[in-house]
Amino acid sequence: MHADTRQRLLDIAEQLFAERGFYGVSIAAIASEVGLTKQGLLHYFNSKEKLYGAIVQRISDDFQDHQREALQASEDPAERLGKFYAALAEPTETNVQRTRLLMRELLDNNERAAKAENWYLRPFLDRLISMVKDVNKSEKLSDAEALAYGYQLLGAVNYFLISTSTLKAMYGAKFIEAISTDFIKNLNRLINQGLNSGT
Amino acid sequence: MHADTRQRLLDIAEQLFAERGFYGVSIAAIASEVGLTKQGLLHYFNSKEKLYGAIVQRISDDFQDHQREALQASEDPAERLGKFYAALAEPTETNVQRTRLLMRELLDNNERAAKAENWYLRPFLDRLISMVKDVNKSEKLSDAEALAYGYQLLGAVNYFLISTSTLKAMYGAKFIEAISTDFIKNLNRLINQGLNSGT
DNA sequence: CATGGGACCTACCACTCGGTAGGGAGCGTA
DNA sequence: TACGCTCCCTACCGAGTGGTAGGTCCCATG
Repeated sequence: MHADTRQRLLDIAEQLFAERGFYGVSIAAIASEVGLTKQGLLHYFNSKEKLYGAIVQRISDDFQDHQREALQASEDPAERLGKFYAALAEPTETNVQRTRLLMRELLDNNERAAKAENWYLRPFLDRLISMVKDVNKSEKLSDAEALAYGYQLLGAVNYFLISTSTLKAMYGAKFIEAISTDFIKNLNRLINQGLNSGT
Repeated sequence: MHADTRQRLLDIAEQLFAERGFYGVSIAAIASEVGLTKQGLLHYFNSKEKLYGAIVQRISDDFQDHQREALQASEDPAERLGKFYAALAEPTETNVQRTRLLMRELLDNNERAAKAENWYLRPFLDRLISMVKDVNKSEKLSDAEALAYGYQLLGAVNYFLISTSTLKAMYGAKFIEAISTDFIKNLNRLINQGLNSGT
């Protein structure tokens, strides 16, 4: 039982892993943040890796849920894609946090997750490919072209999301807000116009 | 003296930090890779932070050198910008490595470097802004608009660069090579056409 | 009332961490 | 010969690491 404690562990561990990375956080630190001892934590997840794995799993599940929702949100493929990226770019606290964590995961992937399966990103990207292809059916984009395009926008959005705090420290909050607006505007322009003008 | 040993320390530490992150590497591991003991390393850099700082400094110096070269490489501002991003996107081993390290630095920045100065990225981004504005002088882009645009491409390029190894494991090397080509093609199209069609 | 299991604890293990103290080998200079 | 300097070593420290062993408390079920 006590799924409540389990949830709180996941929530807090997610936050700490996102901020400091896998090696940057000790399970004792996580536990104490929740109000447990290290061994209290290990009662729920019997290793650090297991805990971390459960977090990545949860995030990837949620992401795919959102993606499925986006697929049904609109009839127009371009608008659909636009909404999808807009949702990804939304600077919610949890959204930023999760993007940070997945970015770290991508960086660490060579080592830790190479042994694991070719993971959660795969179905996400496959769906992305088909969403992009739907936008421009007349040109019959290849999978590679579609992924190249989709990944470009994905990178732009994610990179910007993890940068905002640094950029704010560098240029001030006002300036960055202006950029955020321009950023989204630009993104939509790229989707509507970039994809329909040939390769 | 023995600038040679110093260089080798920097080279190897850069590689390890890029692969595993600051907390993921011990100075003993770095030293042993070079053929020294931990204390041999500490003779050259008297703390882990100092070593790491020297690495970031070296990278940022090199990056800005390249950026200055790019500024003089061509007369046409659009072509100049295109070459600049193409150089950033080049999947050289050291280029990928350094992008990884800087990406980690960006993620960790909240904690570690917040106390430090508003660092190396600033002059880099300032120059980027002016390069973007040069491409489209007629429209007199604001700084925010220019940075939003430049950062979008920066994110796309960097994110793709750190993803290639994972993508290869997921889709196979052939497919990813095709994507790389489309990616660069797309990038140039965005620069030449995206910037000149209004905001 | 007895039993069992979930939730969580203290105590401890072997090990690694970054860093210090101090010394020795080889060198150039006086 | 004596000195100091650079380079690098062994030995060690206190703190912290992930994880195990074993126990206590409480509550639900028999």
